[in-house]
Amino acid sequence: MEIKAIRGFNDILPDEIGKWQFVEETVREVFEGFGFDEIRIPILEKTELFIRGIGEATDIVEKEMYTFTDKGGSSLTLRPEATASMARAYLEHKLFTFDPVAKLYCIGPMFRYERPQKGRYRQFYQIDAEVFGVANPVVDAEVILMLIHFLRQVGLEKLELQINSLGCRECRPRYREELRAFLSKKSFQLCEDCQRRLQANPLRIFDCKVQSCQETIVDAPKVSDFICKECDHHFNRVKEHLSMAGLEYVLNPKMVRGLDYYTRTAFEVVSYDLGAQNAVTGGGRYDNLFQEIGGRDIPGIGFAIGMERLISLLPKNKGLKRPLDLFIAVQGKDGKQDAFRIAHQLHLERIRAEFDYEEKSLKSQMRRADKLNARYVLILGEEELKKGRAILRNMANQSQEEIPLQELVQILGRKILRD
RNA sequence: GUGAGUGUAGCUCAGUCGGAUAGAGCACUGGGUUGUGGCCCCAGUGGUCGAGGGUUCGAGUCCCUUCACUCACCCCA
Repeated sequence: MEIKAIRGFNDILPDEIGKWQFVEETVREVFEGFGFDEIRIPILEKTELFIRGIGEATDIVEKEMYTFTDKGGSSLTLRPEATASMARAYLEHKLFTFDPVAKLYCIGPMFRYERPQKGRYRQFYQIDAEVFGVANPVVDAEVILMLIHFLRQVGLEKLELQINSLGCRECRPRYREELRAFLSKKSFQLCEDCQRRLQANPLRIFDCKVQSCQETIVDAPKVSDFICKECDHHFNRVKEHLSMAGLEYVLNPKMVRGLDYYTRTAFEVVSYDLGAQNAVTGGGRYDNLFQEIGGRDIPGIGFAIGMERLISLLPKNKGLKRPLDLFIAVQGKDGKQDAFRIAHQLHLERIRAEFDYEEKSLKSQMRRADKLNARYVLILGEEELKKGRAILRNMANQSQEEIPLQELVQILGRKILRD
């Protein structure tokens, strides 16, 4: 039986890798321009980190983690997200002693055991950015501005930024209880799922697609009526700064985040071209996370972009496969040695050159050059070789010229640079 | 975890009411006078019909089981 990749784990093949490289390059340019530094963190962590960081009652921790016991008996987990690890690294290496403010980003695979569907895989890549050590709402706006700028840089246009405030550990529980009390009285109107949500996380009922549930919550209490003065002030300043920068947003009071650590500012960017999994990116503030994982009280804010979702939205002209610069076609057996020698010489000059390893007819070599989208073909003919010359053919306009082999590198370098 | 749909060549798909050696297009390989790509023409390679079992004289086709993929629920990036 042929061995296949495991469910929800995908290969990224050469013809799509250009898009990935393009996105990664843009991340580095944009994020570093905003003062962020890259950090690389392990793929495995102690299970405890995620249980405490993400929250015991969340779906991720309850049923989606790849957890196993290693040979030493420790419970380890493939990271389902990056924020907890980044916070751990910041605490562990006491990065705050150099500067309390840390702006960090990270790109890599995450793992969640979910049923795969469009835009949702068991191994998926995230681009993560976090700011640790700043409680000021100005940084919330700055992070969101960087995110939107980045999305525009990669070529996404039709996007909607949604923001909300989730309140803090003082006011959110109060609101949650109020909402639960309100809905309990009408629980008979709620669907089966929402009956369950009523106990687990009543805020989620806002997301329900069942008509009767939507009708029931129309006049339910809103977060905005319950958030405390400090949270309200914080949120207003975030909105002010976004407006100041000319950024449009949609207030979505129904937006809830699935990880326990989020507080206050929450945001999402959705695209209606994505199907059911329509969030390209999501994030928010998490002022309780550090304490949950046993550190000092440090505020944080950040976001995660889903790479696969982002890439599926990329315009067609981004990250195209790099064409072959030159194909070396040979005629006769003697030419093969020369092809090998010339190709190596060009490789050292970073010119993408290819030749045929088998002895094929010239016609077949030309066909291959065409298929590989070669811009030029160098034809090593027996007669020209005797004079130390070869034919250089431009595949696009079919013109060809005889050139001295010694000048090949310079001639090619000039031509390739020109277009 | 739940539901629906789909599994036939590398890809996209035909295949009638169950009938004999399983098809097409694209792709791939070679060729279409001795040294030149794309178009066209010719030929060739390639399939345990997802897997296992059953019904039948006979199964790609019908039944059961199972696996995989896709989409949706759920959840999230």
